[in-house]
Amino acid sequence: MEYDFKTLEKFWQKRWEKDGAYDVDNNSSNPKYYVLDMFPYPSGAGLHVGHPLGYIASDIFARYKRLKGFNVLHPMGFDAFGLPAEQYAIEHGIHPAVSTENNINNFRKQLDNIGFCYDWSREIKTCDPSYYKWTQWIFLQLFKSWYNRKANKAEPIERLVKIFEQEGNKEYPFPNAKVSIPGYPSLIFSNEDWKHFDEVTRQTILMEYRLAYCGYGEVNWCEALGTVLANDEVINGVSERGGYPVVKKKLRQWYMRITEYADRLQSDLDTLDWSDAMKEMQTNWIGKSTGAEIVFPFSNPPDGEEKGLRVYTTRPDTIFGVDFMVMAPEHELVGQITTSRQKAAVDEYVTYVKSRSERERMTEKKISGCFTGAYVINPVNGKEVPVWISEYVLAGYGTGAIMAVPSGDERDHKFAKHFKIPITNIFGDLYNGEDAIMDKQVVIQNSGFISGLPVKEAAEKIVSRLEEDGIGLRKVNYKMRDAAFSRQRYWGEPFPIMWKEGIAYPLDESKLPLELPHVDSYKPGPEGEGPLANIQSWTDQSLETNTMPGYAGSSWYFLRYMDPHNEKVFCDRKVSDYWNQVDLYIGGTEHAVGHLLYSRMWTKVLYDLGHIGFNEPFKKLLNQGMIQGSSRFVYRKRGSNSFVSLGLIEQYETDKIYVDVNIVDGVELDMEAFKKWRNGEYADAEFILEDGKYVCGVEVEKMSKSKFNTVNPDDLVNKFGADTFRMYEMFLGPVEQSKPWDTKGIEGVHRFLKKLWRLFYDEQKGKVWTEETPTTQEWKILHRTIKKVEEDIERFSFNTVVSAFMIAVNELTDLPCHKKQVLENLLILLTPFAPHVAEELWHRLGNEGSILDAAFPKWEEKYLIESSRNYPVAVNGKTRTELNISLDATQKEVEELVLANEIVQKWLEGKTPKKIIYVKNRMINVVAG
RNA sequence: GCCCGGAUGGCGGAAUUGGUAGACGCGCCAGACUCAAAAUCUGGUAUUGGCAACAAUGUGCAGGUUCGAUUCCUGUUCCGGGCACCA
Repeated sequence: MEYDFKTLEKFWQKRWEKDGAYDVDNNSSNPKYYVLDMFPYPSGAGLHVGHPLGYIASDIFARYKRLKGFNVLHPMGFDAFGLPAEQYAIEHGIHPAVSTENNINNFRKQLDNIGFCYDWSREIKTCDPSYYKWTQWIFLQLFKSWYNRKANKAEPIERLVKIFEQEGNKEYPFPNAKVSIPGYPSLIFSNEDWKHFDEVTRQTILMEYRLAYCGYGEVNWCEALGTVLANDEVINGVSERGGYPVVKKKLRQWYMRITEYADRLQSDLDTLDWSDAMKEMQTNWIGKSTGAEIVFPFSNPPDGEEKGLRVYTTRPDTIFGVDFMVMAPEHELVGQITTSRQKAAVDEYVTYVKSRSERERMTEKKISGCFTGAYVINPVNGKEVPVWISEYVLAGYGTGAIMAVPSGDERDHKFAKHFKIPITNIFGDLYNGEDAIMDKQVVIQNSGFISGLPVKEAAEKIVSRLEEDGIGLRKVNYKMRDAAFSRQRYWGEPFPIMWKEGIAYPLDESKLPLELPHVDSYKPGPEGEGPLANIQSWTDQSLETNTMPGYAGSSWYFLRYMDPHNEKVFCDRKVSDYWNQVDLYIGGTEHAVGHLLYSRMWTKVLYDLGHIGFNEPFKKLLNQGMIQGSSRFVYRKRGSNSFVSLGLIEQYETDKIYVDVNIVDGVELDMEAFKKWRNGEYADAEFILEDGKYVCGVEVEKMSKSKFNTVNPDDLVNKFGADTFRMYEMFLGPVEQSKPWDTKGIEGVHRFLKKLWRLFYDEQKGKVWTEETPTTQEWKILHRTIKKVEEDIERFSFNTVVSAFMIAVNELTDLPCHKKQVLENLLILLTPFAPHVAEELWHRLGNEGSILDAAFPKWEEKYLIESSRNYPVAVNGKTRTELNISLDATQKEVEELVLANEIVQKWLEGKTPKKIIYVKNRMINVVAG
């Protein structure tokens, strides 16, 4: 009777499905626990072994919590809108809805193979109208809300209208100071003004307060393709497809006013159980800084209102070291202040910068810039300094202009050196003319009335003075920008917005969902608009032609799982009150800032508006590492059909060619399979072997189809079973760590399960398990394992749990022990990892109900108590011997025992020990003279 | 460029709070069973020297703190992820 994983796994999967073993109820007397995976984008390539890593980890934890008596919500769905499906449609003419559906079915089948405990009755797909109805509904709530900075929360826009009617906006200024009201000179208006504004003006004003708003933003525009490109479709300023030039173009865009939440997104990080690295990344992204905004008056002020250059600096203390100013090339004043002599050079430079992506601009090491011909006056010392433009200053951050202090900032320093701008030293002897002084623990010198002060005090003093003089003010700044929330694409959620005379009006909520219309062509519309602009029936209704970005549906999906079939509301408040936050969220670090920040913001908005009762979505976050591919290479002798084994390639001139990792055993090529590979492309291959083998080259890189290094979990499940596959993925190493995939080791885990099986059944003898009473030693093995398994699962160290199982099974086999009382507890421990075999053996032991609902055993101290242990004994820090010493030995007794030891005496070489360090339960160290 | 990780035997990794570096598994070597192979089982396996006992070296690299460092500190190299329209 052997371990027939194929039959038993299929049997239990069917049985569990039939019994609804994974259905979860929204009512339970048990405490709740919510375990969530970051749902996948169903790509056409299907699942590879990297995907399930996090899913297996969460599945184990969910099953573990269930055994511990929790009501566990563990759902799965698909992030189904996105660019690749649309790209596939353009290339193959297959509608994204069709290819997406196929991909989802494929993913689902692959996931089912692995035996996850998802409650599939709660499955969601973001492209399903019954789902995106509520994405649109939430968008409308954002559109109809504003952020009340005094109450520090989102409120319905009607309340803002009431405020305007009563008192104008003097207490609630525009969130963005750069706006202007058409036909109105100021940014402050009274209640009387409001009454006299026409509808267009009123709506324009309200738009500047809405949490979802329309504005203008730059996109990557490719004239030749007639379309807007994503950043990763642009390489070195040209399109990835075709290599056509890409420039920036301003287009009407929707935005999320996430900046209003910057402070709360920052401070609420303290309430979350996330890794410090993750919190740090979010903190850096939010980029809160305190500094000052300072106005430097122009020597020759341009026409218009702006008579000075407004800069933001976090180092106002260095103002006496300003040697030049730098504006972003897009800065609106550039055209006005450029002198006629410099105009040609500035125009040329601005054109160059237009062709550069923001990424390229930040990455660029080469220094570039252009003098505008204009000068400003430093308000603190009257010094005249030149104004430059350069791509290293970004228009979107701060005021889009900086005061450059070469002696105090690395980039400014390089810029000054490059353009030979004289440098003022404000750090005395510290500054050597070669490196800028970025250290903040220094004293400022050569700086008028702040000379001799440390950085912090100098900054304080200078800002106070600037504020008194009305030329500067303290300012908190955020690096984070409002999130662009529209795409000029087809395959996304349509906006429930209708345009009338340039004003956006929300559709009535009863009209939702606004369904995505069918199109025959995915070509972009005129002027860079999305494909929806080509549909007459759509444009006839003046509907918005942009669609929502990929992160729209994923910003709230964790809420829909709680109440997936509700047609009246996105999620019933009672239900979300029960399930509350996601207790454990597992996913990759690549979502560190995007998805996780947007979800946090949406959660806060829904909380502010009273739709849910918690303001953070994910209590604990666990980041799974990436499984890298391990690529294999063969080496073809140039101009021939001969392939040279790795060890011999020095002797030939060869070309390195990718070979499918699946036809290589370790590093040894299966030559027959190679000949058949790629429809016999290499059927006539000849091999130059070493030791009768063809050895392949190996490289670790990203897993991808084009590198032939993807491994399909289906193949492994077929060959070894789901239980083996699950355990092997965990056995590879810590979940959080990235590591290369190597199929070779899977057999070790498979052997372990067979060995486990043999504790119950022998191939010849059949049943070997017994009802005998276990010995103390056998209990000890069990209880030590219970303790280890429980503690390691709690700290998400799944790889060490697997080895604990192996140790237990090895020890029980060695004894041997076949006793039911020990074995059935072991099976419960194993259930989260290998549910199929555990359930099978559980029933074979004569148990009735499902092991999925067994109670996790409790370990007892009494089985684990030791009276003595082997201590390592070191002399001067080097371990020299071992001594078995009673655990209750005193320092004095230990010293006597140790000094009596021959080996210790030998290493003391006659010296008297200075000190004997004895750490109970750890080690002993003898320090000699 | 900026931000965040990582680096330990031939390979994946273990060492949870500064306390025996290399658990567990793969691979490899030897042996048992077998006509043979597979499967299974037993033993060995960081490196160097030595028959061995044993000794020296050893956690990317260079320093430091400590009785004691894979673990803490400073510097540095290489690799991975992110940088706002891939998701």
